[in-house]
Amino acid sequence: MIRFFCQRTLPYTNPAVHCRINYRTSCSQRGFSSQAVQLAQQCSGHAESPTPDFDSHTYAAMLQDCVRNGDSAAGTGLHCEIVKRGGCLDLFASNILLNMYVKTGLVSDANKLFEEMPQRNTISFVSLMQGLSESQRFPEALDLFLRLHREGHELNPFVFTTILKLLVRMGWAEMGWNLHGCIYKLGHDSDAFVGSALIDAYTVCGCVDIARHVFEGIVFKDIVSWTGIVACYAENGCFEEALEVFCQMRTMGFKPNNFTFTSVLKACLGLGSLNAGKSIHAYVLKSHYEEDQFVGLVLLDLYTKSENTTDAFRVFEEMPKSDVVSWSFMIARYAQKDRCEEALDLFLQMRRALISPNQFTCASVLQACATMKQLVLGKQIHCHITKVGLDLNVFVSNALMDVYAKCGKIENSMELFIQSPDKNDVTWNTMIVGYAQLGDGNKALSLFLSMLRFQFPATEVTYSSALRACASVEALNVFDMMRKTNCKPNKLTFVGVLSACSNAGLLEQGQAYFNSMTQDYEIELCMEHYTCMIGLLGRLGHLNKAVKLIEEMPFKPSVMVWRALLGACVSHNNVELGKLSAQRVLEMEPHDDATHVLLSNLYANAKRWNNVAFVRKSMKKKGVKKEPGLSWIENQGMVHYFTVGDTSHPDMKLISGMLEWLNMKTWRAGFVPDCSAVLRQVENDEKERLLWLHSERLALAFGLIRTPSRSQIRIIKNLRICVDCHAAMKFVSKIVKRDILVRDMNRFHHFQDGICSCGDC
DNA sequence: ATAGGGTTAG
Repeated sequence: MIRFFCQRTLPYTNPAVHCRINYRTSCSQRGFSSQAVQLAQQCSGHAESPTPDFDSHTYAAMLQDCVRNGDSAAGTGLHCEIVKRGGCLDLFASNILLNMYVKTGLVSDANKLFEEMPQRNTISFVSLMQGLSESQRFPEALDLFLRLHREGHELNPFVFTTILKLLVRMGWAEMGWNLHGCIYKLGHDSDAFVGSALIDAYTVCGCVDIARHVFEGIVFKDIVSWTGIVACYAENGCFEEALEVFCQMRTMGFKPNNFTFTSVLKACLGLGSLNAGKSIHAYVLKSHYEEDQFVGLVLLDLYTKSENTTDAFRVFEEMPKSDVVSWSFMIARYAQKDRCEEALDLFLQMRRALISPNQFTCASVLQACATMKQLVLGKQIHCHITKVGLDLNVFVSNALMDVYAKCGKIENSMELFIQSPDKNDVTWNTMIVGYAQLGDGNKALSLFLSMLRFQFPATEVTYSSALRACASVEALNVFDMMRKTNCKPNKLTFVGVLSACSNAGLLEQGQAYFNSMTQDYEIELCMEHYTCMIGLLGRLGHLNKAVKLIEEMPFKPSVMVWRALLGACVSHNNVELGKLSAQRVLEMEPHDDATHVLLSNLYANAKRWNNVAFVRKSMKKKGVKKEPGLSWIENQGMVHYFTVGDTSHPDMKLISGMLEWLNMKTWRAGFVPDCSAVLRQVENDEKERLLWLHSERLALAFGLIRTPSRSQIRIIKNLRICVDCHAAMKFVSKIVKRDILVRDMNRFHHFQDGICSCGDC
């Protein structure tokens, strides 16, 4: 055991010493600081045993051993022993002692020692600056540089490399410019270390040409300087040049290392050249750098970006499995690519490998949870991150807010939003979009307004999401506000503007915005813009104009475009055009059940029962099945599922009674059933009866019977809510004075006192 | 003699 003889840090003292043992030749060269420790222990532990005195050089050698082994305990112990014996250290030995404190991370001790030293030289300053810089104490490090200069110590290349690195770390790389002149005048720019540090500073500033100039001026270029210039090109988008320099380097006989490979692979990634990447990968394998985590990560990036999953996994398998970064990266990629199940699976594997997730991992897994509406896993991760304090990370808390919002628990999101210590634009966006998806345009809009009131800098994305969040007319107001700022409307902004016009049926304005996109804003028209316009024209019954616009499109209309037209044809009973649109959709997606159903609805509205039967038959032939409607509701930790006409629920008698009562009450309140939702050739009475058996109404009835009064009733449906059920829910919410929330395939419907948040659109 | 340079995911 190491014994501490006195307090860890001691004042610097200066008595005389004698040397008895040449410690350096006895054990220092074997490189064991334990020898130093033993010696120190021996001397102090047994007062009666002979205690040799050492000279400054011997202490220096012992301390140097501690540095080599990173042994702070031995080093500190030795310092104590030196002081106890009244030993004296010369400048050389004190510098090593100082460096011992710096290298073992005891920067405050180093600082104290530095101040107590009777003399200092450039080396003392550089050592301490390095330590302060490593431990992020930037202002102190910078002060030290000024002091060095003021006290007239030599400005050697070591000073400049250290100060340049410090500036880059502080984010003040531009200050490198000021130093460059001084460096040049002193002739230090030919030094490989100073040159590399300069190249790095210029890389950060984006000054590629000057970096190249510095590189050319380095007299003895080594692998680090070569890597520096490759990295400079790769980081600044000059990917071809990066590869070129890399080849040049090889012809000069330099062997790339893991740093070099990382940079050159980034260049391949930037070029999008899988082939170049693969040949570098082969070189990586030949040089045995495949286990390097940095190299591995860029390779993962390269292969996952080009959808090359097999190779990506091969690389992943070769990387050290203890590395949380590679796991998180893979999980993030899957989550971004909407392969959420794989993301979650990988997360579970990672947990099994006993690797604890960090903020990156949590943010990515939560993203996957949000997409999959995995509330349960989301809550588990919430517990974990609260326990380890990751909830303070803005990315994590944003992702968590999104999970709750997407799962319909917006109050939880709001709670996190309020607690969130440093909000960014994504934080606000998440809430705004969250309320918008819930159908609560007013809350979304007021949140957006308070964001402006707090003078939180709104970005294009914020304006765009606020605009898409609220109901039509307000959206156009938001757009006006945006035009008064420096934020430039983008593609997404106009998707919001146009869909607002579409929702409100504002044809003239919609058309004006549509035209101004190319004329005034130089925004390329994309499929979504056309889809909105076709929806707008179709909604107002201008079916021919919609067709004309489709013909004018500069690219092949997507399925969405034809679906929009088909929808318009269904509501305006245009059978021929509807048939054509459905055909177009089915050419691209022959097994799309929704289109078959819409087409059959179209025929049913026109009472063309033969055609209805034909569509049904062709669905059967192709094996296309309409996804059965399913609604579910949670109560006391149990989930209750209902299908249309379902009689299997144990509470069925009560549910039927409730439905009967609702039927009567809504009828008395003036509710007129819309039988168009029943596409069967039966009498109207029968149609009305069938409507009351829809899955969402069964779930509603159950909710009214079993959930606590005044609580919100939450129903989830896998398809879109039917028109008649939507109307009925509005009446019911008023009659029973309950909040009803229906999450259907598309959006939330929040029924309150006879009104739905979706504005019936 | 002792001090110095280049790479991780939203």
